[in-house]
Amino acid sequence: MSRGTTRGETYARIYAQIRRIPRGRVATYGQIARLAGMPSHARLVGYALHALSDENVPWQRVINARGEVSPRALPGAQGLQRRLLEGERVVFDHRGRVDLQRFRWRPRTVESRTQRAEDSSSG
DNA sequence: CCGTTGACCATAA
DNA sequence: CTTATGGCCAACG
Repeated sequence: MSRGTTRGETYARIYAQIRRIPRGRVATYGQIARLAGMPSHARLVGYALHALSDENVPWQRVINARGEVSPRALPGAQGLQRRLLEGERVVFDHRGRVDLQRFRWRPRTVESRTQRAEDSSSG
């Protein structure tokens, strides 16, 4: 045990977060990494998804920080991902981008309560 | 144990 | 908008 990680534990951890993404929402690689407790390891999320096979993971809901479906080696994979998302009511621009402000998954966190919405709003 | 591969992100110029 | 750079880890042969 050179490392405290069991084989596949890290990936499983990432998959677990992706499974939390509700239908019709998307998350970024960095976001998943953060939720999995590995900030700055956005790439690792991509690696985990690359290694994905028969897991019951909604991989299509993970896109890059630009709101685009990340380019992949396999042709057609991007189109597939897009179609799967559109099937969930996710809308793409004419540029092939998703409005993250609108479709980004925002898990409720006890720490994130309040924040904005406090100020502004004349009411 | 080493080298290679791989679906990223933020910042600077 | 593009180009370049630093960050950083797991799985496989």
